[in-house]
Amino acid sequence: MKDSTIKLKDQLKEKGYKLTSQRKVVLDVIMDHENEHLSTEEIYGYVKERHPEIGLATIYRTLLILDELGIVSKLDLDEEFNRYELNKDSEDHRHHHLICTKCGSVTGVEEDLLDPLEQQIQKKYGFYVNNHRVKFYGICKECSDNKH
Amino acid sequence: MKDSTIKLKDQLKEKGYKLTSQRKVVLDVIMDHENEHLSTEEIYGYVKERHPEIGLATIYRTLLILDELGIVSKLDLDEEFNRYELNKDSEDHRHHHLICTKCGSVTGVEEDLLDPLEQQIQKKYGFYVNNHRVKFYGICKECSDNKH
DNA sequence: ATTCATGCAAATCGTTTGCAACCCA
DNA sequence: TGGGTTGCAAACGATTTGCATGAAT
Repeated sequence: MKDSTIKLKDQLKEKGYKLTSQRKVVLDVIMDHENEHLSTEEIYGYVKERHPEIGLATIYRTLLILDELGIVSKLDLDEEFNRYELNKDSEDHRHHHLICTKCGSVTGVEEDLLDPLEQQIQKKYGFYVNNHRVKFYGICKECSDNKH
Repeated sequence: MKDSTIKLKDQLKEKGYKLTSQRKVVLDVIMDHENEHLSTEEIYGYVKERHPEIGLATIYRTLLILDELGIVSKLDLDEEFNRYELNKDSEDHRHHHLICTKCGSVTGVEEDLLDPLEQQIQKKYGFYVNNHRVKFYGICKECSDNKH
């Protein structure tokens, strides 16, 4: 059993969940497509290649659990459906997305310079920030290079 | 005809749209509930008080146009439906939202300290940022005051 | 008069849920 | 064995769309 599966099994057990072959495959697919921000439907497609009998509902249920366990995060990229990304242990809440309004590409970014802003918000509004979600809209490098 | 309606009429005409009583009422309702982040369904409710025959589809169609005209912005506050807020002329970069994870309140915030971050992103990734959307999650003042 | 907008109901579409059969622990 | 899990289909809920009627320019 691969490391990631063992870890998954432990995390599932903590919450009283079981390790099933479907859950294994879903996580494997997401890991094999890191940084791709797969949608539920896309995950379903890839999982079906390795486990053809799986139902869409199982994908939804599994993603809900993986999110609950903190293994993946649901992204909300202004589409009519959701996408998911693998959480890296190293990142806390310092991960933003660059969304190109021309080609639609989505890139993850590690910078985090929000601390001063959060301190200011806390001082001025008495609002204690413990997480944030930031999307930048603009034109990506490829699109501005290709515009001739 | 009130100022806001005249302005609406002009903006509609520019795009070949007509000024209808329904569109007037929708905008009036949103203006009367500034800072409340009304959902489509809530807007429907308020509009119906003043214009009982209106259909939900008209609300959806009107909000689409008001958004296109830049009069309102669709918000995405992690709910299964959308909310809208009135755009203030003074702000171009949209403001940020503080979302309390305890009571669910949503507050608009005007600070904008993202310029240095955006410059860094531009330099490092060649991505030209022209807008952003930021949500801060945490505990609002009321909730932390009331926790005893 | 022309063109666009409305109201209604039906249609979409992503997601959820009920349930009998099934499988992991 | 027993309780969580699955696949399937039906149910949901927000939003969209087709169409005949109605209103604005």
